[in-house]
Amino acid sequence: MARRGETIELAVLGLLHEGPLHGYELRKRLNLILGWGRLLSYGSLYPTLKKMLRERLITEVDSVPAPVTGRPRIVYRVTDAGTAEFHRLMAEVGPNAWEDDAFGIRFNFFSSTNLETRLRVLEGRRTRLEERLARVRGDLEGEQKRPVRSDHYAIELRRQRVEAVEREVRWLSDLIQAERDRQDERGTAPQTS
Amino acid sequence: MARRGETIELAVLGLLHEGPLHGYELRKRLNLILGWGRLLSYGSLYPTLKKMLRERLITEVDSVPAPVTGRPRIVYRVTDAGTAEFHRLMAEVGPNAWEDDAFGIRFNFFSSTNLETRLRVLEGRRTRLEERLARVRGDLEGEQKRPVRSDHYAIELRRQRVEAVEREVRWLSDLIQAERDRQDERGTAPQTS
DNA sequence: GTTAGCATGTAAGGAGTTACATGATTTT
DNA sequence: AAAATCATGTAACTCCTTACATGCTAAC
Repeated sequence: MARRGETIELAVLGLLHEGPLHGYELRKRLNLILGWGRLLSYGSLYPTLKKMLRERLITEVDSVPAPVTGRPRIVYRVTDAGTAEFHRLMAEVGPNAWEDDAFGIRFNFFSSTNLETRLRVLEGRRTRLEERLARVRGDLEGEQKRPVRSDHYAIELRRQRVEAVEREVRWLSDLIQAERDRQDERGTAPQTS
Repeated sequence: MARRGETIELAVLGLLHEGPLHGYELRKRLNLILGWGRLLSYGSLYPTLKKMLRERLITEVDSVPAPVTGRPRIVYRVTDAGTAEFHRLMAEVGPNAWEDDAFGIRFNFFSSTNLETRLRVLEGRRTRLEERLARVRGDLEGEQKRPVRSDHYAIELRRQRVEAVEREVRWLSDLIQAERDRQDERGTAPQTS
C-alpha cells in the first residue's frame, strides 16, 4: 500500500482537479508545488501521464490543434475514477504521507478536502517532526556521556536544523488551532470545495 | 563529472577522516549528518563501502575480533588516496554541491577544510538560495497578471517556504561575515584542522 | 521469553535523472 | 544570428529502498 510514485500522481490529479492542462504546463505547476531543489524532468512526467492514461485516471481532452510549436499539445483532464483516487490519496494515512514532498502536495490541495482530513494530515506531520526532535535530543544526551569530539561546525549545523524543525512545529500548531476554531464555529460544515 | 553517489562517499570519507569505524557505526553517524527524513539503509551503505574498497579509497583495519555479536565487525580507515579524494570533493564546485544533502555534508566537515573553501561553499549555497527566491518572486508577479485562482492554502505554503529560505540566507550571511572577520585577523592562517 | 540492538550482507525493484531526438517561434 | 521557450517523447542508467538471510547478546 502507498507506493512511492503516488506522490507525483497525487499532484497531477490535484492540478487537473482544478482544470484541464497539457504536460508542459503541468510540469511548470508541479515544480512550483514541489519547489525548492526538486525540478521534475520530462523523462519522469510523460511516462507517468501515459501510465495514468492506461489506468483511466485521466483522459485526453479533444486536442486543441497547436498554438505555438509545430507539434500538437495534448490536454488532459481527470476522469471520475481519477477524482475518486484523488480524494482517496488525500485522506490516506500511509507512512509515506508525512514526508516533505508528500506533505507539501497534500497541503497545497487542502482547499479540495474536508476539515477532518486536514486535521489528520497536519497532526500527523507534527507528530512526525516531534519524533525526529526527540531522536536528535536522545543522540545529544548519548554524546554527552562519552564526548565524541565536539566539532564547532557540526554542532552549529544541528542547532540550525533543530531550530528549523521547531519552527515548523509551531507553524503547524497554529494551523491546527485555526482549523479547530473553524470546527467549533460550525458543528457540521459543507467543506468540500 | 561529480556523480551523484559522491555525496555519500564524501560523508564516509569525512567520518573516517576523524578515525576508523565499522559499517554499523558509520550508518548511525551518517544518519545524524543527513538527518531529517533520510535514513540510509544497509542495502545502500555496504555496497558503497565495497566499492570504495575496490577503488582503494579505504582499507580494512586489522579486524577487532568480535565484541558483541557472533560475526566480526569490519573496521575501515581512509587511505592516502581517500584523504586526497576527500579534500578534492570538499573543495569541488560542481553544480550538485549546493543541494541540501551535499551542502549539509560539506558544512559538517568544515573543520577539516581551509577558510577559502568554507567561504566558497557558503557563498555558493547562498547564491543558489537567492536564485530560488528570485524565481519564486518572478512566478508570483506572473500570477498577478492573470489571477490563477488564489488558493489560501497554496499561498500559505509558499509563504512559509519563502520565509524558511530567507531565514537560511540570513544564517549563511552571518556565517560568511564571521569567516571574513577571521580572515582579516590573520593574513595567512594555518586552518587545516 | 520476547523485543531491541548489534552486525553484515545480497537480490529485486522503484522512482527518478541525463542524454538524446525533433522542430517551430519568440525574444535578445 | 543566437538563445530561450514552447512541446513531446524514449532509452539507458543511477541511486537508493525493501525484503530477505543469518545469528548473537542484553534488556524488559
